[in-house]
Amino acid sequence: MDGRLSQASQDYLKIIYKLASQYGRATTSQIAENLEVKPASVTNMLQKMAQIEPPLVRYKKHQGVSLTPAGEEAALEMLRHHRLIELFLHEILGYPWDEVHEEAERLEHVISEKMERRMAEVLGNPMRDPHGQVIPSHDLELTATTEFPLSELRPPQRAVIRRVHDEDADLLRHLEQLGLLPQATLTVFKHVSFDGNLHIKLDDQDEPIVLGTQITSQVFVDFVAGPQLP
Amino acid sequence: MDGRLSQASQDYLKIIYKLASQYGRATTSQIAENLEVKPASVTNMLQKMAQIEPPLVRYKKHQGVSLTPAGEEAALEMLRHHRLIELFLHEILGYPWDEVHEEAERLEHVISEKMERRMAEVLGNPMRDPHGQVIPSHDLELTATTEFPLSELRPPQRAVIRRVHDEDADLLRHLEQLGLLPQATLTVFKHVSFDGNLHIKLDDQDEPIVLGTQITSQVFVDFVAGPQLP
DNA sequence: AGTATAATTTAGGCAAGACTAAATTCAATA
DNA sequence: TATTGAATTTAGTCTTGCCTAAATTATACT
Repeated sequence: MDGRLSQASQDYLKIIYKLASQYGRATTSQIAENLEVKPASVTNMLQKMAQIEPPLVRYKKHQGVSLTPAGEEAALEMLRHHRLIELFLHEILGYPWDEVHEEAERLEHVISEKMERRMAEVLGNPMRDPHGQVIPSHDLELTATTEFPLSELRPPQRAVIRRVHDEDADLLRHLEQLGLLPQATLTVFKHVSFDGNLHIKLDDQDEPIVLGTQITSQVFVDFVAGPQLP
Repeated sequence: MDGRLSQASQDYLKIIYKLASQYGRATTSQIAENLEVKPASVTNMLQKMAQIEPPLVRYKKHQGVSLTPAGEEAALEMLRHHRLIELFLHEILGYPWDEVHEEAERLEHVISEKMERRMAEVLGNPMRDPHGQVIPSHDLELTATTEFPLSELRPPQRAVIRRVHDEDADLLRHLEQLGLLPQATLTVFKHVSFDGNLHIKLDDQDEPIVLGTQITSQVFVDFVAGPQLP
């Protein structure tokens, strides 16, 4: 109740949220690796986060942690901040999409609720960040999505890119060069089962391109109805 | 050389810069009062700041401190950040000018040089913040100004408002309501020596207004040539 | 079941930056 | 010059969040 959470606990909450939504819970060593601190430090911090009022995590020795409602709310708040800031940096300040993450990582901890709201308004209350990640709403609801990895498509399926993996700047630069951006629509016309390569054509490009699984597993799509009009 | 300065030392540098440009040096208790910490904590911090490499301050017991070149550079960097952010919040995010200070106070410590540069570009490399304070240039030069307190004007002098005191939100709201904003031009038509009140008329308003010294001492102006054209 | 190995926790420390209480120094005045 | 009060500094603590080393628990394999 004494105001803000420390930046350290916010960072823990973010990672725990991510790990828990992926694996159901987060282990000490996963957290340690992600935050680049030693496991002993994590244990220590988790114990504190479980004991404050209200508790941010549920912690039992040797069983990993999960977020309490209070912890999840704080995590979603950070997620909203982070993604709004990324979009703001991209749209308003002209940052390339592979450079927004680092800046957002620092800003997310210090912006006020007022600034969050002002940014959202200037951006037209956006639903997704530059990488297509869904932005939690003002009241911290995270709308469910249906997208799946591009690697699961087979000819002659058509799809629209919704979202790309956002934590690898090299990948992002590469995707941009290829034109694999959110909103782009494409047709798969060949699948090579040996290596999993996909041959695709983007609607707004003439030349087809060949994608390995390093890429197709990091790009997430939805089906789109009907063939491309000629 | 290990990267950034701590937020705490940046805060100390800011205050020392301000006090030193006003009084030539900064005393322990002045700093303590401004930062709302105890004098003992200040002594402690000053000793550290004088001992690191490169030293940020010159410190000798019982004699107050002044900034070294390294300290002054860091202070000006903060000043540039702060004022650019204030202007950005006002111009781009629509903050009222009495609400920018607090947000800037937190953001100034975390923005990158890249973000500083992008904000400056979006704003057209501005010279002054919303309160009229000069923004240090990219290479941290602070251009000298000639403005003086409005309270020193006498009828029938004319002047343009350059800058207002920026640390009192109530004052700022009041000034805005009166129309006493940077760029506004005015004519003084009466001075009351008893209480120092000034009767002025703003060029773009019909009604004259009467200002006490609480206000006229906080508004800074330059002379402007020639009478207002009717 | 019993043991090696990996993961986790405990215990004890450290640095930053705040605090309080006590000691010291400065400055002003009798 | 001696005194007194204010300012400053010293000394010792506290909290946060990290660390290393050692102890413990869990897991997995024979």
